[in-house]
Amino acid sequence: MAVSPRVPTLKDVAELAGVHVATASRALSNAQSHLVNEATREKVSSAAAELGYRTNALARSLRRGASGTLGVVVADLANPFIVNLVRGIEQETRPKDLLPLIVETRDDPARLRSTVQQLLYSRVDAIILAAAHLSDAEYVADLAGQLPVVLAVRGFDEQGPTGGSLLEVMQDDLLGTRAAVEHLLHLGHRRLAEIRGPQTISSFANRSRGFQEAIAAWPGAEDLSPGLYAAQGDVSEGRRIAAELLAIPHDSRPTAIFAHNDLLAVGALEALRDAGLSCPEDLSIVGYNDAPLVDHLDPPLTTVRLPSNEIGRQSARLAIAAIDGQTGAAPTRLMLLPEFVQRGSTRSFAEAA
Amino acid sequence: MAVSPRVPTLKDVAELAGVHVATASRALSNAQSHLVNEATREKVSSAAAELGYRTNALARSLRRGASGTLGVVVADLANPFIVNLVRGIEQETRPKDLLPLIVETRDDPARLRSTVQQLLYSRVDAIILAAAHLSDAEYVADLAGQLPVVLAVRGFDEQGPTGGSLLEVMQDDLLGTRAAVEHLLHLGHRRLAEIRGPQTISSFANRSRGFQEAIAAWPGAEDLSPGLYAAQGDVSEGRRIAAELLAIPHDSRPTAIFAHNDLLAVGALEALRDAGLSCPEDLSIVGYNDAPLVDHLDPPLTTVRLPSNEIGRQSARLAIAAIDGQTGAAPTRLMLLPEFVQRGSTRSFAEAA
DNA sequence: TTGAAAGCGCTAACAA
DNA sequence: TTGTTAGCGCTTTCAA
Repeated sequence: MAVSPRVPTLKDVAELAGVHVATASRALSNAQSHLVNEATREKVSSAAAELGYRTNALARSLRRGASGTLGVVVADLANPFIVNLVRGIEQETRPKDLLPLIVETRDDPARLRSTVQQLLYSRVDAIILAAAHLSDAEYVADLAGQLPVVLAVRGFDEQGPTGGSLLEVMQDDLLGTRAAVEHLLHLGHRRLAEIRGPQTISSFANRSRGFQEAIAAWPGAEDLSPGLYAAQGDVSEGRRIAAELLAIPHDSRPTAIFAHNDLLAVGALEALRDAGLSCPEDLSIVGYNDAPLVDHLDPPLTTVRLPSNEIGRQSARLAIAAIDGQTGAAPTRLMLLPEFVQRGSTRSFAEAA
Repeated sequence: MAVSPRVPTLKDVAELAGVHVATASRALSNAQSHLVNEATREKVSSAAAELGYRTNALARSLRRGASGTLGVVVADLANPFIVNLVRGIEQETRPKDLLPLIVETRDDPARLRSTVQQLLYSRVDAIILAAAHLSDAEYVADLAGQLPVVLAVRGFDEQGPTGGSLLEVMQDDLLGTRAAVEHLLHLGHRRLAEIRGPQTISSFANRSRGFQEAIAAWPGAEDLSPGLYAAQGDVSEGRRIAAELLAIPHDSRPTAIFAHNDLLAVGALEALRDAGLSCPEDLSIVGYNDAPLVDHLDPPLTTVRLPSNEIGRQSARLAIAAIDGQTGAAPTRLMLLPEFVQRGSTRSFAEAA
């Protein structure tokens, strides 16, 4: 790196253009350049171009009292669904000159707090939180007292001290789950089980609720889920729990499994293979999320697709509206629709038997 | 959001503690708190705690002339390899109180420029660039004249006007490719082909070079690659190009394919299926990257794993060293080693025939 | 339409 | 060990 002469400031631009810094500031600002003489504005612009001037966002933010940044807290960047969410956010923030600051919690409550601190310290103008655990309700409610907070994907389900001041953009887990489970029921399956993700996360808690409700509403349907919960929503946990299920004698074993996400479903697929069984002949499996490549598995996974990009966009819109002070104008809670995706990992029970 | 009283400043803390702001500043700073009387420091700390004071990073950065942020430019957040890179970076920046600002280019040269502008405007202290195209050499060289730039994963291969001032952390594509191709050759394959990613990206250009060199060095080995290049490294392009290959009459058709990444390999798998053929019986396929779930495909994909987390860590270390002004002290170019991963998508030619 | 002046919140000489 | 002072680069009243 060559030692550069020095980064030019507005003062340099003003001097070169022969005007006061205030004038230079106005000339360069979109909102105020109309207050400036055409010719003067030209002079300033070309001076800025000549020097390679670039506004110092730090100084501008300090002076304006707004940083022009938006905190985005996600649990897991490796979750492809999250990437679409982030991109949706970015699509909305770009035209507004807002910079998303992305931090990751890895589903660790301590990291949620420390990353949020980091964002507050950076003076983000709002936060989109897609990483909440149910137990974070109080913390988040308090946070929402300090700056606008949009809860994305994961919420608190009316429980806890959420004072109604939170904005939310959710996806209907109950609906998605019902579509998946009713698909299995329509196929003739009656002995079902779910592989549950951590119940500290609203999405998984709702999927469990949706599963139970769907079973209860269907005469003759039974829930055979083991009393186990996945510690994480990953392949190895799916495998572990499915193995328990497969240990049940054939006659009373479930014929179909609803896994709370695709990785758990892939684990179930593995357990099935370990047991010398196959899908969908011996067992039907449904996942959730429609992760990349699950359509290329053997068999291609039946699953539920989330409107992740749209969740991101709507979250960003709510955040922007809140920053602009339009409290109350926008709806407080948006519920978007998931889409059931039928593929090869499910088949009718009659056929299977 | 309740209207909060006002965010407390250092002045508020100082007043409550009954000291000057400068003293409060020192007391709260790690580097200078030793200059402050134990009792005074206590007073300041508890005043800060009482008010819920949080340093304003904007003001601090402006004053210090360093933002405490590190720009991270990636091509594609959906690439799982990139997530590990980002996490590696984060592991190194966290203890240093540096905040990574992550932006995505989607492999669009215009977006590379606009996102970098965004970072410069935010006054990042350095940039880690994992999204370069070969044609960006000049632009990046110029950028490196303005602030420390670390090139990760993708470089410029000595071509172009890179004045040697750039830091680089690469992964040895030549070596990884050679391992993959020699694996195929040892299995008895002689008619090979590659499915090339966009040659404007150094990784793919090097994989192609590695492929050609490995073939050339092996007596009797032939390259049957079609004169086609994938426009993107995705499944549909892999499928398209593999279909061309499979249109060749059986006797002269390649018996093994080296795909420049896993998605291209998955596309080849699809094309094979489309043609009513199977892998590895009719064709061996190797990918690159070891993406999630490729070990669960049918067949599990033989591939090459990148040390992505380590690339991230090393990149961050170089960036931090450069920020701290340790130019020249650290090596300028690090080359890390990939790891060949043998799975089920490759088998010996004899067996196959 | 432009300039003067103040100040966002903080830190770092320098002085006491 | 603490206070004084100045100023990082910018925007925004207020006056002219």
